[in-house]
Amino acid sequence: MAESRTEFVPVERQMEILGRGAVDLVTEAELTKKLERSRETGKPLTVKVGFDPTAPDIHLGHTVLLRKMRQFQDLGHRVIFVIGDFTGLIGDPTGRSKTRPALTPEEIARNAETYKRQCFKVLDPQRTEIRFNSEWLGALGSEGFVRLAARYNVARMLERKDFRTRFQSGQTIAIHEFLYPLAQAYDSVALRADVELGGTDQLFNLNVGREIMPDYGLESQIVLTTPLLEGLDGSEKMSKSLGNYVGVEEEPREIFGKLMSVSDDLMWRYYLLCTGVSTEGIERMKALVVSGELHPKKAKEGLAMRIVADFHGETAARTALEEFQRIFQAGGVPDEVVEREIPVEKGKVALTKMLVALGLASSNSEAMRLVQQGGVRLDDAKVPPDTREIEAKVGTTVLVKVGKRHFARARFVASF
RNA sequence: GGAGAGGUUCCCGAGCGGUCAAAGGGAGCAGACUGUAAAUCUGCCGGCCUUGCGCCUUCGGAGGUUCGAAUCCUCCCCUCUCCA
Repeated sequence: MAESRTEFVPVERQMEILGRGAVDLVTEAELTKKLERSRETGKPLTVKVGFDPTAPDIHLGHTVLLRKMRQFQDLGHRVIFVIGDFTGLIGDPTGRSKTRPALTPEEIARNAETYKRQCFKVLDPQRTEIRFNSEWLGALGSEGFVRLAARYNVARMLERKDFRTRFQSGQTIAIHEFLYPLAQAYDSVALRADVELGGTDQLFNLNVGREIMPDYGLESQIVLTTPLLEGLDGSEKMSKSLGNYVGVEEEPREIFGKLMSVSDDLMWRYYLLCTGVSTEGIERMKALVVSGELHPKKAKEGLAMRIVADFHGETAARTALEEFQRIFQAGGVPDEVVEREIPVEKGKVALTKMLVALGLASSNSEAMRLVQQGGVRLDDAKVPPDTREIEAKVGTTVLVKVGKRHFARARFVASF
């Protein structure tokens, strides 16, 4: 993207790219002004984004924000990736389950490494600056914190929706929870941020930064938020704890398969937020699907391919597509199947025990149910519902399939 | 400090002395169908086995009452509401 240096991309075009998919932009006029100035002076904008050091498992939901960061990078701006090691030490106060054990410096360092590895699947490593906010927040001291706290007031804090609802319903709000947005705001002061990005749930915190900066003699930062991506189920937001996520480090075939399980409706949302396909391009595809010229499944495969390619490269994406087609359209077998040894007694093997041993069922009861429901196949032959044990010859193997997508190979060995 | 409400299986949420492994929904799994791990429909959804209407473990914790308790009593822990 040689031509996309700040000096060369017209402000109007930059606004168009940066505004795509954004939820809040405070304010559009100010961003335009900053972009114009940066273009005139040749000085890139400083874009700051904060990350909590406690959850280094990056999933597709996070990449919406990372992609936005990447867009700034591609336009020649300076992106600072702030790891909230200091704010992390305070601990995220929202969860009321017990105080979180403070992370050790080693853990933070390790998490930071994981972050780097995962984020650079989207970000440009050459143009990403990584900073830890303990650097300036630690130096602030208690006096500095008091001064910082004096910049804001309780009424303003209570404007934040979750604080307000908790306050009104009589739920506890610990004092230090108020420090969280302030500390984050101070990050912007310390880094002299021009723009801060975040998920739309961060809007309040980002705006605190905006309000505090003039008190420190700085121009207010621009606040730009990205939407929260819906998870695979299409209703809840994507999160690890809900299990409806696609991790960036997952196997290509897993990512591919998970994306294929997304509903046709949700597919367009993912196209918009997780790929570089233009809004017009998406609209065109939608129209083709409606008119019957493009099969929705093809469109979904395209989506899955793009995303796998982003994280694992083109080759992996093609392999994943081929494997998916082989398994689900032709009833084939994946390239790699786990193999375990199963002891044989008197020429026989208890079917339920084998399924558990192969990791295809979590208990004998579950294995029993699977058999009864006709969900088990041995070497592609359906197992009759009342089967208890199977004949097995030591030295042979059998391919066990449960449902459409769970495979394992049993290698029969003599029981000692 | 005072007065109330509540803690149920992965989640939400019924049950309020036996017929409760516990309604309903969600998630998950399987089957059918298909265009895919979409949608829809059906079934399953604590564990164990000698698969019986069997046994064991579950309804915040510990005791108790009872032939029998998720359901009643006592104490304790935790959450929430209102008053001060």
